[in-house]
Amino acid sequence: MVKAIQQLRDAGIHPTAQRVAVAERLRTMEGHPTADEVLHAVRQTYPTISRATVYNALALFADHGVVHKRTLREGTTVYDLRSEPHHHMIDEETGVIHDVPWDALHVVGVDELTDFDVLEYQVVIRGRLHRS
Amino acid sequence: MVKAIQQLRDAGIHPTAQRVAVAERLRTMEGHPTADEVLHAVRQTYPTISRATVYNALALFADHGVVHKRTLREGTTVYDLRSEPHHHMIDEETGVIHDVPWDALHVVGVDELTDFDVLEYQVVIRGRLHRS
DNA sequence: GTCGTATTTAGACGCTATCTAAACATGGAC
DNA sequence: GTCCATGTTTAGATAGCGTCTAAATACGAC
Repeated sequence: MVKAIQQLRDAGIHPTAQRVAVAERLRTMEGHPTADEVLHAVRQTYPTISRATVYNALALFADHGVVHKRTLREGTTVYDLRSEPHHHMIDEETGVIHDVPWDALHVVGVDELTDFDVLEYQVVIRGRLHRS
Repeated sequence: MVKAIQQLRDAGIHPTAQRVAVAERLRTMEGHPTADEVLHAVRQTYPTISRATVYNALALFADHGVVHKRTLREGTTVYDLRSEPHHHMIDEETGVIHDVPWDALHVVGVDELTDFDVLEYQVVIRGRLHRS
């Protein structure tokens, strides 16, 4: 609770009760939830919160770097809870998104791209997770 | 016309009039059109074609490798008309998707990923195109 | 030509996300 | 503390993209 409030303040976000509830819940979630998954999770502790508020909160968090908005799944936007850069692997069978550590891959040639300013980049892999 | 029919046959797709019309139109399109953009383009030459038919045709084409379905833009799926592999740069301001030649970047370490089978990968860059 | 299958069609439906207008809360000035 | 201006939340309406459905149509094999 205190941590979540501090996290929002540090990011320059006014910590309302609803936003704190969302931030709190995000800390306990894993993977790459959609906005609706966050909405339903938050409603377990804050049943009256509205859809628009959760969507607004997530958009605000993304603007302030608390989470990252990602276009990785078809039909819906997912929120990436990890702040450190990393790559992604999307399982073709299940659609599940897995993180790939930043250091596992190295992209050569980004600095030589002169046509545009690179703000961010990542490798997106489509594949299949090994059953092990 | 003949070329489009041949392209579909080569891919193992039964070339109906509607599918040929879609394939024909795709050959004249540039960039990364959405299904609805393809629909409206095709209707210029085939005004009675239905939405479902264009969506079905594109899904079929994607299944047979004629085009690639890509999740790069928020809220909608785009179809990639180029068959050779390449990377993508998404302009943060305009949302326009640009192709980056495969040879412009080199990803090191993909072969060493042992947790999963890699079917395909690409670098996705977010940035800003230089005005020049 | 006849039959069975594949395809197309218009419209209904579902889902994700945004917008709207009203209600509500909050922080600062006094 | 009270007042006001501003920021926030809310429920429901709305919009956009995509899929589904059932009926009509076209097609290939025989």
